[in-house]
Amino acid sequence: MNEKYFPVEIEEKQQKRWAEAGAFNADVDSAKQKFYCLEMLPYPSGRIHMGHVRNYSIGDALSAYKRMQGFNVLHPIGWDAFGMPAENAAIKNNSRPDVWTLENIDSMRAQLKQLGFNYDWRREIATCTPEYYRWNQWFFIQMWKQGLLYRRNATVNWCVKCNTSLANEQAEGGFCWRHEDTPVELRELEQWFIRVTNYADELLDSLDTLANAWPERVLAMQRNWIGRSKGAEVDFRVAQEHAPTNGKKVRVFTTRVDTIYGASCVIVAPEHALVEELVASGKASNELMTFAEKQKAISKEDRIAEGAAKEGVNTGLFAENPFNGQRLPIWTANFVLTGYGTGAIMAVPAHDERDFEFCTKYGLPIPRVIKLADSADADDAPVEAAFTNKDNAAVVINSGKFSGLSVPEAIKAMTEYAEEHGFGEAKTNFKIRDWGVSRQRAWGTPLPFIHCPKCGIVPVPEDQLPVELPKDLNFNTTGSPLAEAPDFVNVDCPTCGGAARRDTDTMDTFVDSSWYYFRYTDSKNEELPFAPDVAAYWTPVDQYIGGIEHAVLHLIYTRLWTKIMRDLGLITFGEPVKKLLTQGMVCLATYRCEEHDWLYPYEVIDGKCKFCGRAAAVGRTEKMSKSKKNTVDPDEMIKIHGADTVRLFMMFAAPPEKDLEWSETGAEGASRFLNRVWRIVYKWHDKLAAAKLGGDQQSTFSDEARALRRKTHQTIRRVSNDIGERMNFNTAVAAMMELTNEIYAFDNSLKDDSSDADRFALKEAMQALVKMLAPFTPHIAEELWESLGHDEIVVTSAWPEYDAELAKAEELEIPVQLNGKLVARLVVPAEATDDELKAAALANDRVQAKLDGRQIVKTIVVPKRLVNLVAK
RNA sequence: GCCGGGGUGGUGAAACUGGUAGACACACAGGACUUAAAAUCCUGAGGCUCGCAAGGGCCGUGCGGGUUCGAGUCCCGCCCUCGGCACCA
Repeated sequence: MNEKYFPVEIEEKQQKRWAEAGAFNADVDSAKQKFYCLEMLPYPSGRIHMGHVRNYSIGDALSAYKRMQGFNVLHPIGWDAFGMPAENAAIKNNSRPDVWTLENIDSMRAQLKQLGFNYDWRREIATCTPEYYRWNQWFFIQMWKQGLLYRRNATVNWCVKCNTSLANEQAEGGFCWRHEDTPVELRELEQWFIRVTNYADELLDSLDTLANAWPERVLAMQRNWIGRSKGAEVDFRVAQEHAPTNGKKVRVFTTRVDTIYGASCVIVAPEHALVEELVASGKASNELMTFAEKQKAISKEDRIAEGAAKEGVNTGLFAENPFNGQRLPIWTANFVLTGYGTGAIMAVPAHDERDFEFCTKYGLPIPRVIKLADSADADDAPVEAAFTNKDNAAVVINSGKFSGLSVPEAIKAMTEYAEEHGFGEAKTNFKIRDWGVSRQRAWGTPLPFIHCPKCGIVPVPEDQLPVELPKDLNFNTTGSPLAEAPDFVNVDCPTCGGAARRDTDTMDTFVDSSWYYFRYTDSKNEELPFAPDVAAYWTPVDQYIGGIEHAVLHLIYTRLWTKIMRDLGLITFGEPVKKLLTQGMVCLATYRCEEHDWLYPYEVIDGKCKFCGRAAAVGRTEKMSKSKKNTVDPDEMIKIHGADTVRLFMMFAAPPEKDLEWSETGAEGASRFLNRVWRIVYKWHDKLAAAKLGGDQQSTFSDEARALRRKTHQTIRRVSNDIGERMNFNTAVAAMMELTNEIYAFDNSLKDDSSDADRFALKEAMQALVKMLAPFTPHIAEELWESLGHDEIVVTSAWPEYDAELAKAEELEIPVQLNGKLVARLVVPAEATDDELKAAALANDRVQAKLDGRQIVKTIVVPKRLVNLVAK
C-alpha cells in the first residue's frame, strides 16, 4: 500500500482486476432473487458529459449495493446509436454515419470504463447494428399482421432542418424537439403509423398502478399528454332551405351535453366539410371564403396561440338543436380545430368561457341553463360571466324535462336520450394520436416492406431479415439518400416475383429505445428479439434512472411497446418499469462580462473578469450545455481528482432528484474526505491486517472502543436504509463521513500501545467503512480492502450487517420542554423508564428555576425521546 | 388559467412516523505542526442581545391564521419561484 493516495494508479489497477474476474457478469440463476437496475442508454455523441456521469453514478451505486446484498443484479449498458447527428456529420465530412457512430462509441466506452461502472459489458448493444435493428423490423412485421401498424396519408409535422417528418411528441408547441428555434411545417405525406389509440385507455388507467413508484410529475405529464376527455357526440341537422347542404348533419363533440339547451350557435372549423361544400357550390359569401382561406394558411399553433383573438364568420346556414328543435346559426371560427373531436362544436356561452367570449363579441344570445342548486338567482337572470361549475351542486334549468337534474345526472340522462333517439352517442376523445414512425432519413432502421404494383404492401419474409442499410449511400442530396439508391430500392416482389420497390422510410429512433432493455436480457439471441423465459426472469426493470426530458417521449413509447409485446405473447405484464427515478440536472453558476460573454466561476476573481478586469455579473445557475459554454469536462476532472472523487461529489452534493450545482471546491472536499480515509487506513493497515476479528470481547472494551463500535453499527444501519429504502445517497455519504470523524477521534484517544480490543474495534469500523464506500467509490474501497488483508473483491463481497444490540445507545440525551419550549437536556441511561425520566426532569435545577413554583398540570413523556411539562 | 414540484444559516443541504431545527460538507475564523507556506490534525460558529468571563435572554424553517402538550413537518388562506400543459370543446 502506498503512503499517498494516487487515484489514477489504483483506478486502472482495480478496473483491470474486475474485468479479469468478470466481477459484474450476471446470468439467469433461479435460486437467486434478481434485481434489474437500468439507466437510460446514451446517444453516442462523442463525449460523456457530467449529466451522464451523474445518471450512471446513481445507477452504479444502487446496483453495487444490491449486488452486495446478495441480489443477482443485471446492470447493462448500450448505445442509442441511430439518429440525426451521425447523418449530419456524414454530410459535412463526406464520410459514413456508421464509421462516425462506431468511433464515438469506442471513445465513450473508454470513458465509461475509466469511471469504473459495474456493467456487464458482455451484454452491450448498439441499436445501429443489423443484429439489433433486425428485431425492430421483426416487430413491425408482427404489428402489421396484427393491424397495429398501418399506412395512411396524413398531414405531418416537417422539420426543414432535420429534413424529415416528426411525431407529434417531437413537435410539441409547433417546434422541432431537436431544433427549438425551428417551427415545423405541415406537409401531406403517406406515412407509417402505430395504432397508439388502441392502447390509449390502458396507457392512462395503468398510470394509477405506478403511483408512488414513479415521480408524480411524470405521471401528471403523461396524463396530460394522453388527454382523455369523456363526453358525447350529437348531430345537428342543417335546415332544409339550404341547398346543397340541406338535411346534412353536423356532428359536434361536447363534454357538457347537459348544457345543450343553452347552445346559441354551432361553430365548425374553417376546414370543415360544410364550409368546403359551400365554397365549392358557390353559395359561400365572400367574407366566408376569405376567412376560411386565411385561417387554413395559418398553423394550428398560431391560430390558437395565447392572445390570439377569437374570430369567426356566419356561414348563413342554420342547424336544428335535436333536443328542442331550436334554429341555431352555423358559424365558422379560428379556435375550432379540425384535428380534435369532430371539428365542430356547439357554443354554450353561459357555461363555457371561450364560448362566452365569442358570443359576446358577435352579439349572440347567452341563455342560462345551469345554476347552483341553492342559488337565489332567477332562472332568466342575465349572465355576467361563464358559470362552469359541473359538480353535484350545479343543477340544470330551462331544459325541458331534464330541468332539476344535477349536472352529472343530466349528462347521463341526456346522453342516453340522444342514443335512444339516434342523434348522438357517448364518446371518449384523446389528445394522444397514433405514433407517426416514418422518417425520410437514411441513418435508421429500414422499414421491412415492399411496394408491389400488383400485390400492394408486402412484408419482407422474416427469414430475409434484416433488411440492411447500404453502406455506400450518397448523403449529398436534397431528398432521402435511401430513395436514391437503386440497388436498395429495386427488388422483386416476394409474393408474385414481379418488379417492386422497397419502402425507403426509416423508423423513428424512439422505436430503438422502446424495447432495448429487453434485448439486454438476451442480447445474442438469433431466433427472437429475446427468449421469453430469459426475459421473464429479468424483467420488468426494478429501477430505471434517467432524465425528465423523456417523460412524454421515450417513457410513453416504451410503455406502449411493452403492452404490444404482451399482446404478442412475448411477456406477461404491461408495465415495464417498477420504479422510476428522474435525476436532476447538473448545473453550473454562470457569470458574464461585457467583453467575454460567458465565464466559468473560476474565471471570476473578486467579482471581476479574470481576462479584462471588468465587473462580472452573476448569472443564474444554469444547466450545463455546450451552447451555453458552461460545461465541465468529466475527463479533466478525473485527471485532476480521480473517478472516485468525481463520483462521490455527485452523490454527496444533492439528493438524486434535485438539480446539482457543480462546484470545484465541493469536489475538492470530496477528494479531501477520500484522502482522510486513505491516511487513517494507511496508518493502521499493517497492524490491523493481523488483528483477529470475532469472539466475544465485549467485557474488555474501553468506553471509547464501545462508542466506536456503536457508531459503526449505527452507521451500517443508516447507510443501508439511506441507499436501499430511501435512495438518499447524500445522507449515506454524510453518515460515512461521521463514522470517519469518529475513527479519527478514537485514534486520537489511543495510547501508543493499543490493546487487542482497541484494534478489534478499529478494524471493525474501518472494514465496515470500506465496504460501505464500495458502491460510491469502488476503486479506493477495493485498494483499501486489499490493504486490510483481503484477497476477495470488495465490490462483490457481502454487505456488512449491523448488530442491533451494539448499535443501541447506552445513554440518551433527553430534552425537557416546559410548555413546549426547551429548558434543559438530561443525560440518562438508555433503559430509563418513563417514570424515571419524569423524576429526573423534575429534579433538574434549571427545570425548577424555570418552573418558578408554578403548578404542573400535565406531563407528556415520549419514551426515550422527550419530556414535556405543562404548567399553568 | 389548470396540473406537478419547491421556498430552512454566507453556500450545498439534514431533520425518516408531529418530538432537541441546521447533521454532513463548502466557505470562514482561531489554534497546533512548520524557518515559512501548502498539506494535515484540533477547535469555533443560525441571528440579535446582556456579560470581563463562565453563562444567560429574546428571535428564528416565505407570509397570515388554525389544530396540538409540542408544528420545518398536519389543516385553511395568501405570496414567491421552478417545471409541464394550455382556446382540446
